Amino acid sequence: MPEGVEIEFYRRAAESAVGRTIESVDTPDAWFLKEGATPEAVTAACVGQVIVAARRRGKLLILDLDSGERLGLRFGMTGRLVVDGTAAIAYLEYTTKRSDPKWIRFGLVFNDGGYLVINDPRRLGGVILDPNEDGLGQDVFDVDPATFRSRVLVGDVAVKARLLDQRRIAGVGNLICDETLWRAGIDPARSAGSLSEDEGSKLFETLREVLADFLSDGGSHTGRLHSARVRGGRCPLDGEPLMRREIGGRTTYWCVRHQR
DNA sequence: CTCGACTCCTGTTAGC
DNA sequence: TGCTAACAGGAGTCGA
Repeated sequence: MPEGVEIEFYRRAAESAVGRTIESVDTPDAWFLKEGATPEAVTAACVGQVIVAARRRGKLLILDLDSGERLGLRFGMTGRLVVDGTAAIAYLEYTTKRSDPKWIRFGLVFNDGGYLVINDPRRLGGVILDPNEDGLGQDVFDVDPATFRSRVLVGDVAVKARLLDQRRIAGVGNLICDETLWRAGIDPARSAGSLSEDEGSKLFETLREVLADFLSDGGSHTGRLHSARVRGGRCPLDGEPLMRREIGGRTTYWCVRHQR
């Protein structure tokens, strides 16, 4: 599913829209517009505008318009970005590989004939006019050790739930989270504030490493744990049957032998 | 403010 | 063969 890494790929694809003028807006699914936005309002805000930047904060992709208004794009679990006919990423976990035109939820048409489209079978994504970016924590690609420690490694909540909390740091999804905890050897159910100095540093460094690997390998499904994240899966490190339980509201796989 | 439980969405798949 | 129920997870809401 799209996590911070995938949205970064989407952002890079959206950079090709920078400098282009929006001629029209396609809103086949008004439900996909969030936080009170209407087809009329989004159309009025976009038509005639030049996209001046494509930014990302966590899993939110932001298109800045030259009017100063901003278009926020969310992709939920199954949303894909298509720019000028080319999908921003080829593979997305947990969704169909097909691409059906009826799943197009939103589109921008440029005056040069090109276009930018969100295709989202399960409709968990959305488009927001002038989204609130301040509710999101520091982006996971930029987060510094001190912020990580003060925002994530605190309290009695499971460290997994902390990592997934977008208000604390933004961009970690379920697969990045499980892979990081697995590589760092930390039990996802441990309370976030219980990690030692060394464990906290290890977790931070491992997160950076996982992000770099996923970026270079093509997405959050490329982890070493990933193929074992199934019922009956075994730890790729030591062969121990993996535990499977919901933590932080998400299905979690981990190894009780080396994650402590 | 914090935090867990619940809800939304629908294509796919396991099982009867 | 055809049906149903379970499953996937990002994110918002609600009540304690």
